[in-house]
Amino acid sequence: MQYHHGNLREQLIFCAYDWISTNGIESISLRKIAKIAKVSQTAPYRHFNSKEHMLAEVATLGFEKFSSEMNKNKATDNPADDLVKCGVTYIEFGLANEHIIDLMFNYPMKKTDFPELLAAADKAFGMLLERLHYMHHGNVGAVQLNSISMHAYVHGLLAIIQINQRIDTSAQTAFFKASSTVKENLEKMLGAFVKSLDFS
Amino acid sequence: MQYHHGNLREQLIFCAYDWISTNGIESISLRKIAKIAKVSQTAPYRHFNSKEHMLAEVATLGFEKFSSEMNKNKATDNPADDLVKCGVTYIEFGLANEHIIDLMFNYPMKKTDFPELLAAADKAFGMLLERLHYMHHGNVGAVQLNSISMHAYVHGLLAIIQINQRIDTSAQTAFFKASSTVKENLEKMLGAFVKSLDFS
DNA sequence: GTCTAAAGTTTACACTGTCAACTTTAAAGC
DNA sequence: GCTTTAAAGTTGACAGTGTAAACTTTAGAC
Repeated sequence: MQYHHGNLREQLIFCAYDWISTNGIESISLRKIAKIAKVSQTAPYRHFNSKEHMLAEVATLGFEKFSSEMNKNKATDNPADDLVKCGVTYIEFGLANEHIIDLMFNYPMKKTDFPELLAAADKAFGMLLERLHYMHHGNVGAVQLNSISMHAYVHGLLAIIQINQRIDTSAQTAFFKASSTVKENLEKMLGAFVKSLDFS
Repeated sequence: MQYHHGNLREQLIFCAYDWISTNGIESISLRKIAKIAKVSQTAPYRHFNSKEHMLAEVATLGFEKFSSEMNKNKATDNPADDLVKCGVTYIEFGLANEHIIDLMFNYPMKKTDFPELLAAADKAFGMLLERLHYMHHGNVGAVQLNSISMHAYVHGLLAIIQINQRIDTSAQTAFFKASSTVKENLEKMLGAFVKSLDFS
């Protein structure tokens, strides 16, 4: 089915993933990725319609790894604790993969053009939704509102931590400098937040 | 002091601001901005060391407008209400200026290279910090932690709303569809959040 | 063993940021 | 008022980018 390269398509996705992981999205180019995969500059066009299509696949891969981390958190009989753990996982994944998270959430692409990206993203939030459902005894309105609320808080914490890390002159940052205590602080903050969620 | 153009420097910043406002950051180029300002492609280099330096000025302008919106919220004797109002202002500004907010918070630039950008950003959070200080009777630790927490929640809500708007197939989005009720919902969510902040 | 279509290459184009070498002109010093 | 000079603007060039068109190679179906 293929001849020269084995399967160039996957190879390119992996190369791009690696490049972005270490160098960030803004410095990527199709030509560099093609060169790394030892292939001509236009070879990627046999597998992707455009750069954006390739990046969508990389983002999908990101969501798959993200999901797999998230779903390592198994449900216990304490849904509040489970939610805190999900939140910590989310933020830890983000801190360990800042450029990939950046691609996943901040890179402007018409996500509706890439349904498999959306599917991969949805899988990551299964646990969150299930636990909220359990907590709120199936009250759909509460689940909906609190899933947004929880996602927003966690996503925001990750964003603010990253922004502060990049600046590090700000007074706030001292708080996060001792990275050994970051997790502890996060658990405290998320615990208080989850406790405040409306149990109707 | 100048000859041809009046003051090209400001003109370029305004042109770039407008362009980004309507078209987003990813589609900007120095050459387009120069053309719009009716000037040769390299003229901007008499005023900015690089594209990034120009964008930093645009971001600074963004923070100034943002600050000015934020500081329209005057302190009352109810600091919790004031915080909610700040949060709503933050999110409304973000929704009305999505591309500029994107530049301000998501565009990767070495912010420490642009101290006036940092200064403009800090001004926007004066109100938030002052109100938290008042609420916590000067407990510096609580102020610090809760300023991060509050900023994270507000920033995250904005981000999640925007992500959902761009997808709009998600179940969550229905919640935000009726934009007339967005503000009401936000006030509810922020109100509950502020109430949960630790008063030590 | 031939045919075909998938997978890869070469060449080309318009666009980008930015550098070097130039021209123009506002205003300071005599 | 004339000269000088440095700030502000121009032209031309270079390497890098996404991507389209036309070409070549080769694995596998008949």
